[in-house]
Amino acid sequence: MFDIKWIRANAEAFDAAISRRKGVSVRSSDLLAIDDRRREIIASLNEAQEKRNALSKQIGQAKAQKDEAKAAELMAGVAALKEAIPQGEADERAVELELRNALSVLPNLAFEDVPDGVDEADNVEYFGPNGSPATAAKARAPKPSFSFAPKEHYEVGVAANGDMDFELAAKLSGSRFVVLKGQVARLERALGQFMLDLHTTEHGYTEVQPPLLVKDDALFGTNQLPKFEEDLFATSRDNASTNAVMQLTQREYGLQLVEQQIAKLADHSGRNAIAIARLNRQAANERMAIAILKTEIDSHQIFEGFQSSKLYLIPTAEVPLTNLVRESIVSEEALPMRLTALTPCFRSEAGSAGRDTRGMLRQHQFNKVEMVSITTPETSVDEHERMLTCAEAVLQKLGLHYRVMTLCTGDLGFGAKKTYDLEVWLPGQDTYREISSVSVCGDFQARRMDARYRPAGEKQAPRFVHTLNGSGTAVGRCLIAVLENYQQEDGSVLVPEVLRPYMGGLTSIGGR
RNA sequence: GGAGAGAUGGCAGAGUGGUUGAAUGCACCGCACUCGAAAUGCGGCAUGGGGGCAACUCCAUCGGGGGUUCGAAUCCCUCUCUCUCCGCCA
Repeated sequence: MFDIKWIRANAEAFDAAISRRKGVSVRSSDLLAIDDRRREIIASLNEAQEKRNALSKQIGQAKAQKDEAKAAELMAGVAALKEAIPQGEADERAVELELRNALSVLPNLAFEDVPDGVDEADNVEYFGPNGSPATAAKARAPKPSFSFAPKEHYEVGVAANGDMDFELAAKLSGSRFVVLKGQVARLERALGQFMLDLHTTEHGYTEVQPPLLVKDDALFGTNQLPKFEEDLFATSRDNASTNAVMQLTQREYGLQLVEQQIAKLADHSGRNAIAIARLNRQAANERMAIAILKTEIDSHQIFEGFQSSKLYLIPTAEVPLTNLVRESIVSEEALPMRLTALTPCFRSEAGSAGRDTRGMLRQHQFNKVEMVSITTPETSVDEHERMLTCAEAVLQKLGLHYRVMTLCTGDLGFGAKKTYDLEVWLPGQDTYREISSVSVCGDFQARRMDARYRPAGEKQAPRFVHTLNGSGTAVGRCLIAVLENYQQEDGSVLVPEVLRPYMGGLTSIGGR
């Protein structure tokens, strides 16, 4: 979310930067026109309020002096404002909402060093601030070589034997779910525990167990709302409210059926008179019930209650972790605040029908270890590099080959100023696939959440914090990577060294 | 689920219709005293927004929203959250 004052002061820079973002046609002049109207409305409202306050004060003084005549005269004088002020307040609310709506759908501005481009094909490989292909190759595991044709993860013996069961999951939940069992389930758990332990003990992150269901406000803070609601799973906790809305649709459908029945019987009227009378009574009852429900809903309370009781399943722990500082002012000493969590993530994957349908690459539910940093504006860029190395450490310790890409402007996420993707090598697919994404958002989310910090030392006004988030890493996809990279010809899978303590010392799973 | 109590500045805590943006204490910052510190004294100390080059000034905000009133922290309605008791429960 942008600061309209900043846009006003930097209109040209804003236009130049926002035009780099894909599919955005808004320019500063559109927004400043709304803001001009807003300021006019505020100015005239303030004037009216000032007048009212002054007169009210005089009324108070007159009453104190028992001068009722003068008080009555003054009260008549203020009567004219009785309409202007509520109207002005309503206008102010409306125009402020208009401005907020216009601003809230604008994506963040990319840093200047983010490459221009239209899609992922224009992403640029990155080797660290002072890195090169040579230094990267030294730190990372090489691409593994196989004496046989490596299989995709779901074909590897240990998974194909039923311990990774998509058909079973489909019975319970439909497509894009999986049931893991036995040693595959344990390996997935081991990966999550390993990552969490690594970040908490070596990287200075604080472990958090956040709520998995969150309100719309939280999702607005981290940019999922209002633009990306179709990617989320939603639920509701308030039966009284949802019932009214759901009952209404049910009863309307019921009424429709009854009316169809009546129409049908009416064709051969005569002998159906009794049945029709009965159906008419039924229809009348339905209409009555519908009218009552509509009154309840129209009274607004129910519908608003329905809205506010709606809870969303988190698509990533970024949402609850980042929102931990929402609507608060933290002291500078508390920064950088580094938070991590291992949570399930839920994504509806709307619009990705047909993509990655085989295997567990793209699921409605998966586990992920997330890292979030809350920093000062001065340190967020360095923190971004640091967070990248924390994510890389996971893959390095697991001995997985990967590359790092700087996302181009066309591939950059809504709230990010710059993003690095970690792409792990999948020999079964013979390609690199995203396993982590590390983004710096500047104060974009902080404005949406109203999250600030108080600078240390001299008394200064609070400033917005900067936020960063990154996966460290997606556990489900990491499981895929381990299965594909450590597979053996006999269908067993070697357990990477660092996971063995979490696997009861096992060096291999799925062997005979 | 039932009954009751409550929500005020960084914290504690006054304040039931009139110059209260809000007493007092603590914390914090500046100055004085001191070799330094403590103690003490004096002063300062909310957030957002409008106007102004600036000094400054105006408006809004006492959990959120709505209402009564010339005027609301204070009265009414409503929502949310917290606490106490009862019931149910992993």
